[in-house]
Amino acid sequence: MGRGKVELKKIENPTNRQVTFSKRRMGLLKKANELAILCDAQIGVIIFSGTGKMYEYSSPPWRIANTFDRYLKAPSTRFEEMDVQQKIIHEMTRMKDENNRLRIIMRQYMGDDLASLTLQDVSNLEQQIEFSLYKVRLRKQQLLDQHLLEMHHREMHIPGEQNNYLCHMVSHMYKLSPGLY
Amino acid sequence: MGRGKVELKKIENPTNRQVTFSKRRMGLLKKANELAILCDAQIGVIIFSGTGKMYEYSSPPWRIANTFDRYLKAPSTRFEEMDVQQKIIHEMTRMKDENNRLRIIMRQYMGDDLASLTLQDVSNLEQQIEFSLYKVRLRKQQLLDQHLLEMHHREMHIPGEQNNYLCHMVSHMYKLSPGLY
DNA sequence: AAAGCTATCTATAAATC
DNA sequence: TGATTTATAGATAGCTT
Repeated sequence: MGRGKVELKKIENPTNRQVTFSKRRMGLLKKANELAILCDAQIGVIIFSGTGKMYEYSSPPWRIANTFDRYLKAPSTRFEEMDVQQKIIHEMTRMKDENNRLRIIMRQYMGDDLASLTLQDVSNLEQQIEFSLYKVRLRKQQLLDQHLLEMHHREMHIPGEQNNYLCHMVSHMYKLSPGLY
Repeated sequence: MGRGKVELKKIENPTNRQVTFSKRRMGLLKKANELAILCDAQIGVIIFSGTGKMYEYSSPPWRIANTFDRYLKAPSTRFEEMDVQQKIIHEMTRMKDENNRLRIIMRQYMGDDLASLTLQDVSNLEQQIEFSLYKVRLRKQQLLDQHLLEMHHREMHIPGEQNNYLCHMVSHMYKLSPGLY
């Protein structure tokens, strides 16, 4: 929108970023309000700016807390039936532990917090990640092939541009992974 | 937008309402994502349709819980007013959700369950994993250097085997990463 | 209920004040 | 800096299939 296309990445210039934040924040909240009213939906939006300031919207006439309460309760178990407090404490502890465990694994998988690992561990990790990368690239190639095929079919119906689809494809790929070229 | 201006009131025709809901919901989430990325903000959006179905967005790379944590901790919310049991329920639910979320992310990070990701998502994932791999290899090299140094020092005290430590090292490295040689 | 298609309306980036 | 204007990209209402 506006005088030029904007690529989807953090705006580096702080002034521009602040101006855009202000405009788009207003736009987002307006859209949320329209959607809530037009379609009779309940909506909650929370925005924290980079500097930590909070902005929120909740569809009238409910308070935002209600929306979030529903969110918190939506995928959860019914605790009404639970009577033993001990049970709760036990379950919480278990979940907390599992959570921490997952976080640690996750961080190591992302290449952080490797200090406690032995050479053997790091090596195993490396191989696992190599395999992940292999699978992800496989999937990416599938999607690219699919995309290419679609564009090719589209081009078939637009004579005169038959030689351009590869250019489009390449430029698209470049936008997705500029670092690769 | 579209072929005619719409006044800001509930769309009475259920079919039109549903279609508009679907379109605008997507639009809203897209805008939220753009704002989060362009302006480096943390954003959470929850939408309940009139029929009670829930949709949500949280600023990348994942974890709506984070945004809501900050909301709940923000000064002067209803959280303070809740009784202890309520707080426990909230906390348990939050942990459970976070747990599920971590598992999903983990699986995607390991290159499984990629079917739901777009080309863009897969591309981002690929770059993240590449970076992880880079960090892990960096750490591995550190450990190898360290190991090498230790062996070298040891050799200094055992004359007669001075020319063998490199052979040991190479064979050790080979055992760790046979694929590399 | 799902997709695709434009004419049109809206949001907003950049320019200007 | 902040408000206002303008040109353009983007969103979408009403259709069609």
